[in-house]
Amino acid sequence: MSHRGDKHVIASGITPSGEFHIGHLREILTSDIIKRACITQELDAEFVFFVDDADPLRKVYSFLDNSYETYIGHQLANIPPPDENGIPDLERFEQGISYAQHFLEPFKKSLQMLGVEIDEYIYNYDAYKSEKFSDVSRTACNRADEIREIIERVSGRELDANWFPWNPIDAKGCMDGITITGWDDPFVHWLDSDGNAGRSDVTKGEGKLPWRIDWPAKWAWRGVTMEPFGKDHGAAGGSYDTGKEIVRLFDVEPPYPTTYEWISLKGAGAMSSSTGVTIGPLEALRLVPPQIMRYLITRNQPKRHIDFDTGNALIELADEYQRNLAETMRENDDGWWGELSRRQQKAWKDMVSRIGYAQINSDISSAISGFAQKIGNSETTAYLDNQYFGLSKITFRHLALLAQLRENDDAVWESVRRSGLIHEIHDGPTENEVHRLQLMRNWIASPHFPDGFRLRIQTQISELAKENMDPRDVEYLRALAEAFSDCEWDWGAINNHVCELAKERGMKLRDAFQLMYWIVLDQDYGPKLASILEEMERDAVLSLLQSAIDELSA
RNA sequence: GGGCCUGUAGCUUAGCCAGGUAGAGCGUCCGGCUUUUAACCGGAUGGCCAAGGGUUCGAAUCCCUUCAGGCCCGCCA
Repeated sequence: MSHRGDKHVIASGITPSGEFHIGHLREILTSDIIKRACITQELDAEFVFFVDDADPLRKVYSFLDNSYETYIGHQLANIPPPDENGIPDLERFEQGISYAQHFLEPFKKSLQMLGVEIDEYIYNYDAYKSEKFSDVSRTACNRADEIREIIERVSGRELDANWFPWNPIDAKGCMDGITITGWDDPFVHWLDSDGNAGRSDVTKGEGKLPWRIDWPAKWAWRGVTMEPFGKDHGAAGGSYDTGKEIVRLFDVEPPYPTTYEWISLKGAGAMSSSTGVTIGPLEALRLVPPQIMRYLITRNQPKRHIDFDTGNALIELADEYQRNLAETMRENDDGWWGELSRRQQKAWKDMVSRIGYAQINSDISSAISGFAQKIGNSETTAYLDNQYFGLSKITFRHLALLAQLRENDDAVWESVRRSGLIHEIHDGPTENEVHRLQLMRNWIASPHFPDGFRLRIQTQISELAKENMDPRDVEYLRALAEAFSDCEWDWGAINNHVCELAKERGMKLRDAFQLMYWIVLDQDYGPKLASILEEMERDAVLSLLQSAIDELSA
């Protein structure tokens, strides 16, 4: 992009016709990342977000009440927001909240949480009204024949004889069913669906340009040099292809394109796409820190399809982020860098760059990506402060277990401290870690949390235990039950008995623990056994042991 | 019918634009930590780069064909 000059305008545009989802996030984050990359290259870059609230409501979506029927064809900035039942909320509308704003506001909030810095929000409806599109609109209407030729040739479809590059609104504010009857600069004359004649001044925003012209008009007006867009626009004959020719009628070069793939939702129980349930950015940010959502985008190339999965894969993604973040902090004091092959060096730099752009704070982004450039060229030691970058030794995987095991937050940190995972540099959890625990608790409480990670504490002898227990284990279990019946019910005592009694009998600890995991969790292995038992009622443990003993004695 | 994107180890993928011995992570397996086992550390396993053909001294990378998946060409953002 640097070949195209030092100043860049990166644009994104979204129609606020309904709930925003993480697919929209990809569009915005892609722009955000490009902007940051420009700045790292010392190019001047700004990010403008076009809110397409001049578009009409296309249909009554499933989340809307049928009463929205009357608003079909009306501009989104001009119709009331739905209430929680999908019914038009006239009260809020009177307070100035439109349909478009209703959906946009929460999205803006999530962008803020994600550290996306948008230099300017452009509300299309207002832009037309305030005559920002006057010149391009008149040009378009005056050169309607050329535009028609471009669209017909490039997209290969024939336009209606009455087609005209302006969608006027009728007296009721509707855009549908209007027939253009003439053009008399700057007025478009028309007949509405009831046969009423009227005219619209295209310089006053009485209507809008149709999408295929509206888009290049935005480029021309705002000087857009770069814009990522969904693969639908990017297809041959699609709106980018027509747009890049139309924009030349306005004497402007088209922006540099980047197409990105869709994000789909991987089916996980109730979250399958077939139920029509999508996950919104705010909802996702209640499960994982914002860096993880950014990392989801940065680790995948735009052209790759992403299957977003709020279960297992998200935990793995989060841990991968953490691992790589830690790797980023590596110091080049033992010459490891020089031992890497060239490919490995490049892979490492790419990885660091992806971690860099996943950061919320753009200064940290630059610091990390700058580091990626420098490594290997010079001494790079004592590079950063772990706390500052939110590094933690506690994996999400591990935190998921602790959060289930300990209802009390302090008990979680106590356990972490005992296992030495809280880093030496601080005594307690960092702010970042406290936040992560809160998110993890949200996640566990939600239907998105993967079943495979849920602890399934048994109340009676499990099938796995039945299949695998050895008759010789019964003596050990009896001894354990006896010891448990009157020992201190804490982590140390429990652990001590499990180990001591096993050693006395010459059992391998590994086998003893596995036996207990079969009985307690119906699994081959699990998290710290004593931690689980400690959280269980003593009687529950004893009764479980008894049922195992009964099974073996039978 | 026309066109675009994707297809690399069990899984997720880097590398492709500017050809030069296929890089990771997860998983799996083994070893260590002998009071642990979704933790941590070390090691290993694993790819005829979708298929076929061509160009080249040399192709995952360039060209052609085929197959598979996704998408667009319906004023629809």
